[in-house]
Amino acid sequence: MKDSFYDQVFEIARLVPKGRVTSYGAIAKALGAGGSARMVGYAMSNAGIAHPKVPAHRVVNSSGLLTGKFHFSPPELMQQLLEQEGIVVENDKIKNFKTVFWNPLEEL
DNA sequence: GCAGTGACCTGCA
DNA sequence: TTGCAGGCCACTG
Repeated sequence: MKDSFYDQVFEIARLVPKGRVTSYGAIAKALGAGGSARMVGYAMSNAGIAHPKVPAHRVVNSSGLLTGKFHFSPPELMQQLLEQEGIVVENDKIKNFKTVFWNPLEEL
């Protein structure tokens, strides 16, 4: 399962610097998937069993909303990790999302 | 091999 | 401006 689409998504997610976040659509475009952002989210479902572990908490939707926070255990862990990295989270969504947003296309 | 599912995004009313 | 619906691709049963 190393050359799978999952590994590609994990690779981008792991490239996200500390204190920064990215969106599913951005990763999808970085992989050339385009509008297949759903696949990115689906791949993240395996982030919990991925090794090394993937900072899925740095990946949010295009609105900066922590949509996948309920997939964490506990769900509040996602916000905790984001705040721990200096990211401001308000109402399960990133406050200065555009400020902490990290574009993989610019790094790649 | 077929069908369903999924942590989304974009467009239109 | 807000809300709803459709579409996209890959993996599992």
